[in-house]
Amino acid sequence: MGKCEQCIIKQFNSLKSLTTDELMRISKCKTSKTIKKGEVIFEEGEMLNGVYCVKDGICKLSKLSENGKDQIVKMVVKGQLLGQRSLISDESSNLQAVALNDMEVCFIPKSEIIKDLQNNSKFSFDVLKEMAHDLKEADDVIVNMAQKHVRQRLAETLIYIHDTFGMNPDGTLSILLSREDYANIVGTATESAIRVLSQFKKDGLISTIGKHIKIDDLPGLKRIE
Amino acid sequence: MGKCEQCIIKQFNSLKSLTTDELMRISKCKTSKTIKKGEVIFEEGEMLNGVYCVKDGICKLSKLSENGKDQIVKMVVKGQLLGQRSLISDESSNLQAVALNDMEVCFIPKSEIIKDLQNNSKFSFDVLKEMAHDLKEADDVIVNMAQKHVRQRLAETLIYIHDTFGMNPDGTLSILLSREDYANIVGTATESAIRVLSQFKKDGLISTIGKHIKIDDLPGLKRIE
DNA sequence: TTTAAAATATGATATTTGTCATGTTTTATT
DNA sequence: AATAAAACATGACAAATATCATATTTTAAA
Repeated sequence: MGKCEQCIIKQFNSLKSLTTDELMRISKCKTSKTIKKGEVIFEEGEMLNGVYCVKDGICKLSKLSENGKDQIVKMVVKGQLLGQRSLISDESSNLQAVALNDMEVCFIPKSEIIKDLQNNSKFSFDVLKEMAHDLKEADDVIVNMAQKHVRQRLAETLIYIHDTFGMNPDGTLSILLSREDYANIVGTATESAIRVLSQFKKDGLISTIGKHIKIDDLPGLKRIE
Repeated sequence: MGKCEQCIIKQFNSLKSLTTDELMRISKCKTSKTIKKGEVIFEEGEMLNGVYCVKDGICKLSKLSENGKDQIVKMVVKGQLLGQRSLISDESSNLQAVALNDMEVCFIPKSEIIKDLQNNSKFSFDVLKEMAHDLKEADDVIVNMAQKHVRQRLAETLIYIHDTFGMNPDGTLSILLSREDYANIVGTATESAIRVLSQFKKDGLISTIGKHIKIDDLPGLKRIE
């Protein structure tokens, strides 16, 4: 099993602020896991007893609404941590995590992380910064949900995925989502998401290769109102 | 001027985790301010050089959408801190803060707070917990915005204000908001908010005394779909 | 490879919400 | 108290979105 202190993934998250000693300690008690596409990593309401460090793959974090629809709140990719929030607030998770493709993660037990949060103020300040950033992003999402139309939100989602997670060699978005996933990100009916994507296609803004989406006219997408 | 170490307000926020010495140091450099109703505390995009501890009154935090509408993201009341986020992320504020009634606040300079965040891990862990909670709340708001109707969101807003901020002696909600404010919380047009409130009144769910709203049928409001 | 199931697509229609117009009431100001 | 301005209210209509029905295509499984 790999050693945390030598792992390059930690560069991308707050674990980089831990000392070599701390990393070595964590390395000893962490476990590696492979998670298959579609598999549930944790359920809404489940008590997490640790954090996941994503070494490869992507997952979605969603919350079930009272109307039975799933709202995707965030996507977590390679390099990021998963489950800090519930760990810190010491409450059960308010979100469900599902793998969008095959993933490799390391699981670090709660007690180890809490220990470091309480003793290493550089580390906890780093986590704090990440959370502050997440909160800012959440504000933006709230405003978008409240004030923008479905086609704007969908256009922005495509742009976000493009800018944040990049493209495959053929120019398609590196993350493959179903139409239902898009609907659940944007907060609309699946049919509505499909309709809007079809319209984008007709307008030459995007094209599709199988289920993969390619952005053909980024400035055009940005102009959508 | 009052002394932080003797101030009871701090019981309600993470400042309670500071030591007496730290509080005495902060006490020396803090300044008290009175803010009139309607006054802007800080603007969107403004760099904050400190945190506000709200001793009395209420303010709204909002963000201007591209369509020109203001979205209210959060309300901050007596006992809470204002501006931690921007301070921690060291970025300009993404929100505007406006007083909803006359306020009394203490302003604590950035350097002092940062010093304690970096040295007192109990304090920073406490702030971390608060942020984790805020993030959880933000998730809920996102889901509500995306999946619920205006009348549901408005009903829930009334219930939230009732449960969180309480009532006046006459049974009306202790926080007085304009119809436009309600619209900006719910993310709808002012006319729509007015219409829904009128309907609630017709249905006997609420009544109004002047501009004040009184909840007459809480279970009924909770049943709104 | 065939078949069943799931995902995608599109039409028709109903519901929700926004916008514009206009009137009334309340509040603030002189 | 008179006046202006702001807030509240409501109607009429348009736009956005949801829902239901029904194809078609793609994917998975036997």
